[in-house]
This record gives sequence, C-alpha cells and structure tokens, in this order.
Amino acid sequence: MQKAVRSRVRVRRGSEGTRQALLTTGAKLFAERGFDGARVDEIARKAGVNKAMISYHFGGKRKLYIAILTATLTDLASRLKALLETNDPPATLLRRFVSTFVEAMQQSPTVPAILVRELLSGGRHVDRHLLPHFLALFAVVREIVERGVRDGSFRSVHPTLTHFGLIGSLLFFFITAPVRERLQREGKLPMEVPPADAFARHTQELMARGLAAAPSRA
Amino acid sequence: MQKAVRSRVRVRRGSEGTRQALLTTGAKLFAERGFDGARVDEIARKAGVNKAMISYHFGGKRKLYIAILTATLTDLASRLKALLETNDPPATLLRRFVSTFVEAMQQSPTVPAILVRELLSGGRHVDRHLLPHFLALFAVVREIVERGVRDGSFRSVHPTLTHFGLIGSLLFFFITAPVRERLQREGKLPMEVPPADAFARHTQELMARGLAAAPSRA
DNA sequence: GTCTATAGGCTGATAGAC
DNA sequence: GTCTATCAGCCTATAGAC
Repeated sequence: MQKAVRSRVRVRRGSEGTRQALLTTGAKLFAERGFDGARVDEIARKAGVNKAMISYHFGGKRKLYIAILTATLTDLASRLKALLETNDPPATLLRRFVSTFVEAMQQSPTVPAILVRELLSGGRHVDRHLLPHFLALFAVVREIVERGVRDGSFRSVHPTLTHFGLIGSLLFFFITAPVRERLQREGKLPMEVPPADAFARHTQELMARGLAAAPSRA
Repeated sequence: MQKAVRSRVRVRRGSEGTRQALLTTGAKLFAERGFDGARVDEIARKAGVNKAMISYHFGGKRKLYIAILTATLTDLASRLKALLETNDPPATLLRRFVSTFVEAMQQSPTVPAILVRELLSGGRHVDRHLLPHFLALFAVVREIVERGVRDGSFRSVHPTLTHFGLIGSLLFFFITAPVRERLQREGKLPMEVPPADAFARHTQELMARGLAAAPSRA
C-alpha cells in the first residue's frame, strides 16, 4: 500500500509508482470490461497518471495488458506449483489446492476475470514466453489426480476432466461475484450466497467424496 | 439449414432470412470477441448482408446483441426448467440436468461464451424483461438439490453453492474448447482432452458420489 | 518522467437512391 | 428491403514543450 490518494487528485510519484498504478488500475479495468472494452483514457485517469505514460512505460495499451496478464499468470502458477513439491497424500493436496486457489482469488480479485477473458479469446495474448505458465495452471490438478489414481486413494477418474471441472467451478464462483453483488444490492436476488471460504469448504468436500476410491464411512 | 451459401457471395433472401443471418453470425462473433470486440462491419459481411441492415432490422449493434442474448437465455432456460416438471428422484434429475445442459451447449456452441461474457460484464444487458430467464438458470440446480436434501437422498449440501460449482464446471469446459483446439492443432497441448459426452459422464458421476447421503456400495 | 495538444484511424450509424 | 456513400465521434498513439 502506498500513501492514501484521493480519487482524481494527481500526486507526485516516481517512475515505479506510475508503472505500478497503471498495472493495478489496468488490471481492474481489463477485468471489468475486457481488453476491447477498457479505455486507456480511463485507465490513466483512475490511476492518477497522464495517459501518455502508458506508451512511455509500456509501449501502448496491448503491451500494458500483456504485462498485466504475465504478472497474473506467473503469480498464480508459482503459488500452485509449490503444492506439488511435497509428498502429502493426494487427498490432502487437493484440499490444499482448493484453499490456495481460493485465497489467491480473494487476494487478487481481478485474476479470475482476466484469466477467463483470456481463455474466451482463445489465448490470443499468450505468446511463447507465457505459454509455460499458462500450461502450468492446466497441469497441477492433473498431477494431483494422477498421483491419487496411481496410489489407489482416488478411483480411476480422468485427470484432465477432473481438472477442468474443478478449475471451472472455482473460477465461475469468483467471476460471478460482481453480478451477484449487483443483484443483491438491488434486491433482485432471491437467495443468499455464502462467502468464498464456505464455497471452498463445499468444493473440498464434494471433490473428496466424489473422487474417493472407497465409499467413505463418515 | 438453408440453401448452401458460398462465403462472401451475397444471396437474395427475404426479410426473415436477413434477420436470421444476422442473429446467427452475430452470435458467433459476439461469442468469439465479446460485445466490444465484435465489429458490425464483419458481422454484416460474414452474414452476407449489408451492414445498414443491422440498424434497419434491429436498431443498432447493441439491440442486435440484446436480441441474441434474449434468444440464448430463453432457449436454455426453457429447456432446463422442463426438467423440474417431473417427479423423478433428485439423483436422476441431476444426471438429466447435466446431459441436457451438455447437449444444449453442443447444439449451440455460442451459448456458453455469450453467457459467461455477459456474466463477466455484470449482466449489463439483462433488463427487467430478461431477468426472470436469467434467474431461472440460477434456480434449476438449486431446486433439484433442495428436493434431494429434503427427501434425504442427498447429504445436506448448500443448494446455491452446488449450483455455482456445477454450472461453472460445465460452462468452463465449453468456453475453453477454442483454446484447447488451437493449442492441440499447434501441437502445444501436452494432454488429450476427451469429448464433451465423456465430460458429461465424468461430471454426473462426480456429482452423484459427491452429493450422495449414504456411502455408495458400488 | 510528465504533460498538453493534436493527429490519424477506425467504428457505428444513417440519408437518400433504388 | 437493400445498398452506397458519407459522416461524426471516439480512441490510441505521439510529437514536442517542460
């Protein structure tokens, strides 16, 4: 966190501060409106910097976006890959995967939307340099499930299908947060939606029971 | 299907044909690039009609989009709501929900992307008239789960959380289809991904075991 | 490094002929 | 209903002053 900044009041900051403000504000707006929907004017204004700074520091809108996407993917991938470096039982790893993923989404609420929007656009901005981090996201659940199937603690589910199902569940909960909140605020949502950590527990339980090799005795 | 049309060769068609061509092509492009990314010029060109027809028949880009969103939501909602009109056991209903949903996505491959993009944008285009259909999508799984919890065939899971988890799984599988296909085509995908109906069966099984009240004996 | 002013391209829309 | 031609507005990018 940096010194509190009143909205729209320009403040002096160094080169690094400007870069960071653009990355942060850009992530927020790209998440909300997508690459095409976000306007560089607005990114600059809300970041409290001049819009010419986008070209100066990043080389244009697209390159700012790629910088944000890169940061998003590498952060998430490294957090998740760390899980695989232990020899904990697969069932435990899967629980930890869910809680780690959910914590990451809570700490960086722009991540899920940016990720899903990039996927929707066919990964247009994922270049050779970024692809490994991108694929790493696809690999972690698969690896955990493969371990579990191998050691007999999971039934023989398909690792990739399990991956898509789980990641999809988690991402969807977070990308729908804005609509849910809007509808709730307007009194148009005829249900209550529990907070993210309740969703994490729900998902952990569902996966544990759904993948278990033997019928659980509990 | 209408008479085969060579790409880019304009053909005579009635008013209804023009409308339909714009709806179909528009759905495809809005799904691929989003509302802001899709260009009216391209929609018209690929539909084989003059771009002035968008204003004439729909009143502009935004109204064309809303017409497409409306068709998308009402079709899907009515298919799914039909499930609730039987008294089949909840476990059966849930299986049928999955297969119905998957069939719908396969028949209309633009639906998942349009839906998710609209959710990402906070449901900006869902007006008073469209909201009921939108909420209906939110209600079907919830209703099935409530029945199952009530009659004791499901353990006491949270219906809304189950809803988000399941819908998220299903939608995610389909919105990632374009990336997966691209990466596979380029030989960059280090895994095979089974077809949609295998995913449907995987999901049915996972949900059945994950929600079951008693340990399954199979 | 930052800002102002402006250029230049693209996009959605429509007037008016057919 | 359809098409051509045209326009006004918006959006990104940058030259040049500070």
